[in-house]
Amino acid sequence: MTSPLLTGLNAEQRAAVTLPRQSALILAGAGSGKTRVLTTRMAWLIQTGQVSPQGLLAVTFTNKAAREMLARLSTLLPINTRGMWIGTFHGLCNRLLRAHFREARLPQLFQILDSQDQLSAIKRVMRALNIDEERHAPRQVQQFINGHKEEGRRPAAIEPFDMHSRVQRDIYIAYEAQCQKEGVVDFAELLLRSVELLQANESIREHYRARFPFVLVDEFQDTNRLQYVWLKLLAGSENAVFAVGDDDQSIYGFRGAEVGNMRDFERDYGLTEIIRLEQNYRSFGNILDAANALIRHNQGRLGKNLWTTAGPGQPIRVFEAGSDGDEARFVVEEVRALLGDGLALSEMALLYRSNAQSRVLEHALFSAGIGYRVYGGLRFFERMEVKHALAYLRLAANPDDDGAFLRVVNFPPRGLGARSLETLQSHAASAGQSLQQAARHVALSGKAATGLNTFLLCVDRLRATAEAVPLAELVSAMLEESGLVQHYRQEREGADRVENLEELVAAASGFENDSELSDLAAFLSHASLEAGEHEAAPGADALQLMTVHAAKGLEFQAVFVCGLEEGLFPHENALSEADGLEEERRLMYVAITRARQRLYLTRAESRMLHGQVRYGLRSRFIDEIPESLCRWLSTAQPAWKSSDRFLTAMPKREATTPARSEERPFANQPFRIGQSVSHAKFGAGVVLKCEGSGGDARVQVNFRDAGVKWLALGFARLTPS
DNA sequence: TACATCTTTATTTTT
DNA sequence: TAAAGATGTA
Repeated sequence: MTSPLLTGLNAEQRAAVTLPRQSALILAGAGSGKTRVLTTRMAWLIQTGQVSPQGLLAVTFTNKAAREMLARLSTLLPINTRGMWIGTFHGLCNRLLRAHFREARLPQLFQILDSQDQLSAIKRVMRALNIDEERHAPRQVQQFINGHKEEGRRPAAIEPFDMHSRVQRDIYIAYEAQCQKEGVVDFAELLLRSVELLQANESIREHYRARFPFVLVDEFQDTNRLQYVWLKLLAGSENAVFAVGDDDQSIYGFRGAEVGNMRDFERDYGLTEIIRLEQNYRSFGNILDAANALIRHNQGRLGKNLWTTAGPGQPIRVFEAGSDGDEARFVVEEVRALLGDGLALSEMALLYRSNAQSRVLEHALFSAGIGYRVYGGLRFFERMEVKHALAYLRLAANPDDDGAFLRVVNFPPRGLGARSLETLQSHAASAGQSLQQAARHVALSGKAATGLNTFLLCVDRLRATAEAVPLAELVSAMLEESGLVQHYRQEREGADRVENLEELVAAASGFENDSELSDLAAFLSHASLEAGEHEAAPGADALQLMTVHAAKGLEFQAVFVCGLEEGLFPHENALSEADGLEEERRLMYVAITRARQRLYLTRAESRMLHGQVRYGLRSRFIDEIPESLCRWLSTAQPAWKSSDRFLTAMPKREATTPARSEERPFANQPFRIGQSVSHAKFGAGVVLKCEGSGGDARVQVNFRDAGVKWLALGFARLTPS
């Protein structure tokens, strides 16, 4: 008798779901039913009595993924998922550290710094140490600190190799001390503290190992070193780790993700086999063939080939536009055509490598009256006014939080200038107190400015209110007491901000606290750990615009991948990084595999970038896709045929055929700007500039591999390509 | 403190 | 180009 849980699963999925109690690596291709396998596995383990819901630990990277897992699990089984350990690495670490705050040497109400908060904390440390921000960019320092933390290194374990790294290490030391004193932890610290807690404390470690016989990990290819160490501490040899991932979709290496963890996992847990989920339920064959062909250019893969029973479907449409504007207009035309075919706007996506590309696309869409939605940008809890409001709440919860103090002590303005804060800071430093303590000291002596007194009274009232009323009421009171709402009401463009502040009250009243903490403390954790949706404006049917990174995990009926030019995608910066090109290729792989029915690949011969026109070569990624899967559409035809230019299938060669003579600076010159050329030594390139004529003619060429060079046409053997 | 003007810089960013 | 950050002026 088979469980209804297993119906509809293919053989590999079923094998994965019903694995006995052992560690396993599931290599899950794009669109292969990864989440289904993960959630069904959990349901299966519970239903077959192998574990109780409390004995499962499932970890994801995003809150969204965690929520989805939870939601799908409860549709599979009628269980109460409350209290289950399903969450993000950071969320679960937060839980762990709250439960063992003493052993972790943290105050019970420690606050969590998001990246913004961390950066300003680092700047504060640097100012205190009198370190020049010109010589040591705070952002670099932030990367230095996070990089080391993610490798599990405290300052003592760092060997400085020059002055620069020595200074950075010193900042790291002072930053740690400051965080400890203020009772705050950054994202990486959540992980590192948890790891150290588990390492140092055998009884705690054994407690969790006994509690969670089954550990499941989503998007395993995105784990960094520290997260893997964390996993190994929670799951010893007796525990069964079910890790699901896809090395071909590893696109966060630049943030410290370590694909090598997959190989290490195989070795460390003595895995004998990998289960591959290769049947794809999302895309038509041509799209999958393109993805497979592309990714085969990468070395050292675990190896995987996507297939489908859906048939080949439509060819992949490739379009080479003259300019970024033309590219955008082509997209508009095609979107209109797809709308005519009955596709909803929200079923179509425009993907690009970098956010700056959205501008031209948006402009064209706006002119055409096509509704669109851009992902990215600030999220709810990252907005300035919301951060200000949260700072008041943080001060009510934790009087030592100097970051919060500095953020709002003079906001709304209370006449406290830089000099009064400076004296306050030196008072605090010499007395070893927090700013709030020092401020109270000054206030008691009667020498404080009225603004400071007002502020301290406000914080006092908030602290008292926090104990007495429900969270939403506290937030509402805070908005009034602090003067934030009043301040933004007066401001000319403050209406949105007021609205966001009111939204914060709504968020507080809808907040469900499933922790042991007070509502306020839990809400503050929530605000740091879950910054909210990226620019959520749901409801309306709109075309989806986002970076390829943001598209990971999503799918659309039609996908446009725009800006497929050398230097942009693959990005030029990536070429100089170790594994950079391969990561770019994986990114392209992710982009392609988002499409269900229709895939468009577009590029522009010229593009406005940093205020300058740039000429890029066609991306190598286009060339890595077999021509037999593609249909080339081209604009590079005589103008009189332009009425049907989008419908004409063109062979590849003709697509780049140059061009009208008026584009040439000199009529007798053999090369024009933007033309693709090849050179015996330097290889493929594109013409940037033409100068002179006849025997003196020179051209500047941007070579794919050799960079920008001037060539004298009298000598150089340059041929059109 | 607020506003204007200048300089600088420009991938991607789950938490 | 155009946005953010730093510096200068009323």
